[in-house]
Amino acid sequence: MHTIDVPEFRTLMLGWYKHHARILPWRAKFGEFPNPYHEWLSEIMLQQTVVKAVIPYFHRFTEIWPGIEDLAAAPLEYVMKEWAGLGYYARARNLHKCAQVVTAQHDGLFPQDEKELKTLPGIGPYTAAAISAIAFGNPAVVMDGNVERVVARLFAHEAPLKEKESKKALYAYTASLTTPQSDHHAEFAQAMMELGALICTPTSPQCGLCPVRNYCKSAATGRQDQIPIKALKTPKPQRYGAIFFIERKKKDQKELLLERRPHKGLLAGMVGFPGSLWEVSSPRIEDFPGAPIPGFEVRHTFTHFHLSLQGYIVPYESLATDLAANCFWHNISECDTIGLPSLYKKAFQQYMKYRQVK
DNA sequence: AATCCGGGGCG
DNA sequence: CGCCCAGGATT
Repeated sequence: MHTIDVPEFRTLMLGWYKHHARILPWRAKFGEFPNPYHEWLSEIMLQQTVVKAVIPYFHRFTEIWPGIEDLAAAPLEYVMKEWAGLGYYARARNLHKCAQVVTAQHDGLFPQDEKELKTLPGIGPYTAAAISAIAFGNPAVVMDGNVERVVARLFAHEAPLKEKESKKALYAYTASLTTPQSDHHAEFAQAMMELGALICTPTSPQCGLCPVRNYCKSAATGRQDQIPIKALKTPKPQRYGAIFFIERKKKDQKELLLERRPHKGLLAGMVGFPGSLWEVSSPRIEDFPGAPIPGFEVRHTFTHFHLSLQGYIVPYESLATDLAANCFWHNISECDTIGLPSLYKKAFQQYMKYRQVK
């Protein structure tokens, strides 16, 4: 490990952070105490998710559920509905579960200890350290994707980030900067992440604006664009399927059939439209009861595959099968507010458009 | 250690 | 469009 004047490094980072930190709804203003509930909620929402996407959700959640006890008392379906569109829906289940555990077993107060935090649902190594440092000012070693990149460049760590050895090395580097005897641990942890988000970006880092450029081994040799080394990505397979818009007249209104998805797997527990399985080749039209006419194509990309769905409009009268138990009718004008994940929201919009034209 | 989980912004 | 990004749970 090479030599960094840690007190000097921290002073530079804290000075930069004080002037350049973004004002965010969950961030404590200067001189104010952080709200652990807000801090936790934002950290869960920010997992694998960009700040801009989180802001409206954070406002909505804190408006509906001002305290953790309120969230704990809410029905899970309501939480899932409000989470719809944010993705990684297991986070919403864990969020709700965590709120219940903290309310019931910790008197509504988050534990300050990293190890204890890590036992809570949805809280892993990163989030435990972040809450301990940011909400409670502890010298926890906070390492997210941003910090990994920052220290990899600072110390010119050449090995690909995926390796376990890399994680350990980067953790040691971060720990070497997280000296317990210093102060402002909450601000320092956020400063490291903020630097990664604003200056030390994945592509085209703004080294000219970096407060600690003089400490950066990568910038010294002009290698900041080569570090960290990215692992090669596996190609995404294509999958195909069918999606059904099953219509029923209800007085002078029209209704669509929706289904609650199983509580495990993709889009677990979310509401969607019925359809076929998604497989490597397209399902055959004649396999469907009533042999509907295909209407339009819905494309969507998930983390690990591309999906192409054929949209079918099906009059309920022509349906030759019984409805599954997890299906229910819903007024067509209220489908956009029921809390659909993005795939189904997109599919519904295309359905509405296609229906108007037709 | 490897795999499964979404979604949106940007070039 | 394709490409890129970012943690936790599960097995």
